[in-house]
Amino acid sequence: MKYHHGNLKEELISSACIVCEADGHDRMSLRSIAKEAKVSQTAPYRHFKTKESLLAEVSSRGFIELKEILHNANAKKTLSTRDKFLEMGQAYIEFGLSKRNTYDLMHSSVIDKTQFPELLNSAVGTFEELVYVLAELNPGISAKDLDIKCIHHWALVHGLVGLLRNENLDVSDVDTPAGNAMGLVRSDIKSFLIAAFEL
Amino acid sequence: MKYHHGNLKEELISSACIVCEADGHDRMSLRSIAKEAKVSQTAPYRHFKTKESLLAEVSSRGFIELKEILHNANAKKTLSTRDKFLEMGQAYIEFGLSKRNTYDLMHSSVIDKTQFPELLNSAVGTFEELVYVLAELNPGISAKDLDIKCIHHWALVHGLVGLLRNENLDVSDVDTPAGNAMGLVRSDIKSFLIAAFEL
DNA sequence: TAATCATGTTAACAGTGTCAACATAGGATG
DNA sequence: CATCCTATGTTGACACTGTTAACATGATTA
Repeated sequence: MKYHHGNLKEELISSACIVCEADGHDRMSLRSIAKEAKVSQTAPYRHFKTKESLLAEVSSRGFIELKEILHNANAKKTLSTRDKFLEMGQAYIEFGLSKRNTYDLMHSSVIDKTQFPELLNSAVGTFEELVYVLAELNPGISAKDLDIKCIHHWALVHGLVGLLRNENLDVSDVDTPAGNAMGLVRSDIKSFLIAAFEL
Repeated sequence: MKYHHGNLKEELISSACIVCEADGHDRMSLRSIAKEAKVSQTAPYRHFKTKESLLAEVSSRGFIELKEILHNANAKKTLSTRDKFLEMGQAYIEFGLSKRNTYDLMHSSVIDKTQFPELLNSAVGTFEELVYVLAELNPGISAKDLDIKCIHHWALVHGLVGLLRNENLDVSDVDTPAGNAMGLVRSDIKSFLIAAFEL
């Protein structure tokens, strides 16, 4: 029985990532993940000043993972630029839908991102991945127009994730315009993106 | 000193609306709003089965207010259909930015909307307001295409709210592509909408 | 070897949502 | 009018939360 754990910080983070995605960040307790690491309930405070700072770490890893996913989609060399872009869009949305709770945390206001520079870097880095494709897709575009185009496209996929995730409207058995439309879009995300982006 | 309050349910709801917007739904405690109503900490349980159901009420009122705002924008008879649509877009975004925490709650997953039919109705009603303008703006469009167009536009403004609200990227003193673009868009939302919607 | 310091533990605090048991007021019924 | 019922309030308690203070241990370093 060793008094010192040896790798507690890393174990707490990865454990928090799992619990966050499983239960949602608001249902995650510091005590429970400390218990899971077979460590006293206050041990995490040797590595994280607050619960928020542990969540910041989880959020940061989410952004890094998302960036990698986007990067991989953009790195499929057999595809045209247009198709790589579509691939990225779909990958983004699927991340948002599958890693639902993590995505939630990443865009949650429980973390004051200005206090966690590392997290801020991760978030900005994700955005840059989008800049690269769009620049390739729109040769000769001005920097300003490129930036605005990025916002436009990011907002669209980000917003779509929000709507699709929201179970108020995508229930297909509710016969509302909204419900129907959500079902349509979800069943064929790529077609939606092609139409929306006019590609 | 009356034992019975007389109007407790309504007072709890409106108080919750205020506290929610001021502090965020996750920082709002049932006990604190009970105290504010000068009532014991368990009194709310005579009117709401859980804290979640009180929040559902708050969320529902948010959707109703948003629907009214959109309706008012659409009812400005001196404007062209195009301008009414733009007005709605801007009104939506401004609601999302000014009623930040309420907007958060409305799209939060802490409330299982399938368990609150009234809330679901409010949310769907908001969507329908968008259907009306877009139908007017695109005469002769098929029902299916109309629905998909609605998703497209709703996703865009919803996503934009999410990005603009997120303080990781809109800080103008951070000299990143994302930060710059956010500043540009925020300073002139309508121009952004015109470009994005190709109007 | 001795001292320092990072990392662990235990005990405690105030605050949370929620439930069970009890109290009261006001309206319905005889 | 008297009585009962039910809606609405209160008190007390439970298990849980984040967080701090005080103490214990073990590895590194002088």
